[in-house]
Amino acid sequence: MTPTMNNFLLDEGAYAGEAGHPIPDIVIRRLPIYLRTLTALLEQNVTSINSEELAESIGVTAAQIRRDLSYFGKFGKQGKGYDVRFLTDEIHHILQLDRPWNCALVGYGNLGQAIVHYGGFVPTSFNISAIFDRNETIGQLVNGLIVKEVDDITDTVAELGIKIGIIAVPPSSVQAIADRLIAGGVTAILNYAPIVIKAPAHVMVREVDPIGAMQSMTYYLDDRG
Amino acid sequence: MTPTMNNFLLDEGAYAGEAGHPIPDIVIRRLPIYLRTLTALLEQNVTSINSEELAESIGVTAAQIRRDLSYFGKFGKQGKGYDVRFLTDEIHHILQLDRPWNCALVGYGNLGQAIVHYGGFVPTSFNISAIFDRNETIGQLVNGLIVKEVDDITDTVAELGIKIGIIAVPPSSVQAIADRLIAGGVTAILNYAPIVIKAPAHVMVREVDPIGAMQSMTYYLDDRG
DNA sequence: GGCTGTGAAGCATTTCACAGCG
DNA sequence: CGCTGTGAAATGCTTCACAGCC
Repeated sequence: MTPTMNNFLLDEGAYAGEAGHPIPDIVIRRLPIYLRTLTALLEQNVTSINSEELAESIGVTAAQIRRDLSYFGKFGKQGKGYDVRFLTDEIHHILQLDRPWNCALVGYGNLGQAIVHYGGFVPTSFNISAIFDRNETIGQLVNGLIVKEVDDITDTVAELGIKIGIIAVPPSSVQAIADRLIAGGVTAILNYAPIVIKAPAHVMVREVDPIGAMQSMTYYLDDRG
Repeated sequence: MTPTMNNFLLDEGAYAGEAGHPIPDIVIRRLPIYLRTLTALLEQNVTSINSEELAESIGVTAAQIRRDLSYFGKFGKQGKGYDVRFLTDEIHHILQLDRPWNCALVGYGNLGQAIVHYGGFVPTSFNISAIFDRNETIGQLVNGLIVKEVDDITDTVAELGIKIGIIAVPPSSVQAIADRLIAGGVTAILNYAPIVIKAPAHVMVREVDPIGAMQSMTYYLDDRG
């Protein structure tokens, strides 16, 4: 990817898969959305769906869904559409979500606590298997894990073979935390702070940026209000 | 914008400004990032910067910064670069961040609490001026605000003239909450739930989707790990 | 007959490269 | 002389439209 493989707002770059043509990152980022809708359909016992109907529930065009999927193979049947269960499994597989992933959480303040207790992580493939913080919370028992100190990040992450780091610390410490995670072998970072992390090209960073989202929405708001 | 003016992952559409050519939404979404870097530079007492240096700190190309800014006017001086303070103020103005915005928060669980207590909102133009929830928390005093019940959303939002809603409730209630916010006059929604909200075209919706971000990063991870 | 998968066209965004101003 | 602002080129993404399979 481009310069530092950073912020998803900035890097729209593609990634050259092992073989074949490069798959646009924007396509990869849509797959989780497809997955969610498909999962919801499964729960409603919908077993089959065509691209038109799927597009309608997701809010994209049918052509886009077909094109997106075509990067990865042929998952539908002409005249029929897609088998919901099958397509769900295939996307899970493409995204490597058909296996568990251990994650390290750094920062156990309000945000970190919300992340740990957020139910949305549970039905997914992600386990928080190490928590780090400064101050009082160190030593505390959370979800069967003892909160460790920030100095242990590199060693612990390396020992546990953790590849995914979640950063929920104040902006000023973010880069230092990222450096430690990367030193321990982390190659994917979810960053909750409004800071652009500098990372080597093999490390993927995605930002969660609610304030930026709000700041960009006000552009569209009518003045009076 | 396209169909329902929804999810930022889906809608890359542009918005026709009052006059002139349409400004791509992706440009609008980069402005907050520029703003942050500029603010940090100000704090370091950097008073002037050229597009090359600015690009370096942000992680984009210099041409992109110049092009992005050119949609809104001419803010630099040839041979000199940009005055940091001036450019900061201009972008604030473009995004309408030079005035306060009242926001309604719906959902006061772990996530909602993290949002309220998140320091990052404070130095920005956003005030949470109404909080809604179900259950025990109703009536509780938070930051000088009494948590109201969800049934009050439409009326309260209309009374206070609130234009921005923040949704931090479980997925199953999201659409109903959005409908009430919109009925009360909200035209910008920040949605923390992994659900695509259906909203009329004049309502802007942005998603905060950490799980989606993680699920799309695993695509790039090496298998062994 | 209906719907997928996909060339080819159409748009949108980024980057190049340089005229021209401070 | 350096750097902005911007036409024009290049690249990337989405949509059209239809051949061909089920």
